[in-house]
Amino acid sequence: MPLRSISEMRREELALAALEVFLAHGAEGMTLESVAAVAGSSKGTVLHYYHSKEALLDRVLRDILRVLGQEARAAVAVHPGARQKLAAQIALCFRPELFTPAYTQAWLSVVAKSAANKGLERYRRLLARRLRSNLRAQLRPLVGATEARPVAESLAALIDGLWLRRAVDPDSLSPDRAAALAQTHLEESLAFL
Amino acid sequence: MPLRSISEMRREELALAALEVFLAHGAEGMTLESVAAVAGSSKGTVLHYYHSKEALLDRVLRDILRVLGQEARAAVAVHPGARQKLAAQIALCFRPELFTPAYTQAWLSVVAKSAANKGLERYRRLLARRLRSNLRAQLRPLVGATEARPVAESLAALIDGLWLRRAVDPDSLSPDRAAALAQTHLEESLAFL
DNA sequence: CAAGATATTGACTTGTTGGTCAATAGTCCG
DNA sequence: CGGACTATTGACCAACAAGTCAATATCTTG
Repeated sequence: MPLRSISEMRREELALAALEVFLAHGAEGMTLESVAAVAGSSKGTVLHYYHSKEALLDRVLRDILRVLGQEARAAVAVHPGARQKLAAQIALCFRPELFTPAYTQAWLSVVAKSAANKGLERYRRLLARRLRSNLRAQLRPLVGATEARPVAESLAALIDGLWLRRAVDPDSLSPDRAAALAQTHLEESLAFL
Repeated sequence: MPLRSISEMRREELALAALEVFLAHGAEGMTLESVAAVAGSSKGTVLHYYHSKEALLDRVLRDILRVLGQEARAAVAVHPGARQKLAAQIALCFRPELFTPAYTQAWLSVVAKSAANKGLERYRRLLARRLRSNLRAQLRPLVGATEARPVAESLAALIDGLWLRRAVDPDSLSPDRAAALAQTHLEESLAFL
């Protein structure tokens, strides 16, 4: 079925255009018109391939989360000890390709809109849970089960706060500086026990 | 001029209704219609007293910031040493009347929309600057000028992250627990130097 | 080639929101 | 009382965005 394949390619193209618009303008700014414009198409065509804006946004978020998950597994797998895995996990959050105004602002738009949108809420929760449980898993061998939870929560909240600041005032916080603040917090938490 | 006073009272009423809607539904959800409904009035009347939605939101945010500023000064003034002032500053951020779903969600809506709105951006910046500079001022005598900055930034980011989590998943984080996490972070930072 | 399936488009509808405006009602003071 | 000022309202408009749909174009395949 060659038609199937052609239509699949079109879907990919549109998903790529949607990703671009999403990163540039957030979940709300991603209008069907603007996606169509970027794809060199029309709103009607976009809706031909994705039966609703929600479906399109779903595709975009699913793609992002999939890639992020791959990178997280890869980054953690390389390092041997729990302490190094933890550092890698944190470093991933502040990689210069990820800790950008585009990504952090898009993330913030999802977080803010998630209260009013079941679909967005699902992705927000998924991302948050994934980060916290990864941190906790690597922390357990280092600080024990009872201490792993509060430390992971504190660290996750700090990371969120740094992402928020990057979204809102990008020039005031470089990836390096943000990563250093997070790593320092981890060190202090570990040293304190 | 009795009319002057009557119209002033009406403005107050409308501002109060706007505050209520703002806390319930955020900056975006605060539509002129809903404010009018709460005030038992009509959209036309709202626009008679505030020439635009922006002006009304401005009033609401100004009121909130004014009260917050008063409480901050009062809370800090009571305590003698820098360490206690610092603790009071943090405690204020997590007071049960303030660290509510309503306030945190409204705050989040302002933060998220501030990228696209000059007026909101001003208030967001004001609030963030105030918190950071207060923290830094109390930290300086404790850790020195060079260390005060990173510690204050880390603490401010953590507080933002906790506010965000409370906004997005209120049941998973009580005021007490959030305050404890923040105080612990401060203690660890101070102990580490 | 021809028929049927698929792709694409743009006009249209619907719903929401901020804002304008003229008409009406009410109030104050000379 | 009556004129001037103020308050209030609802109808109306413009802008925007999602989604529908029928018409048209294109393509695949027997």
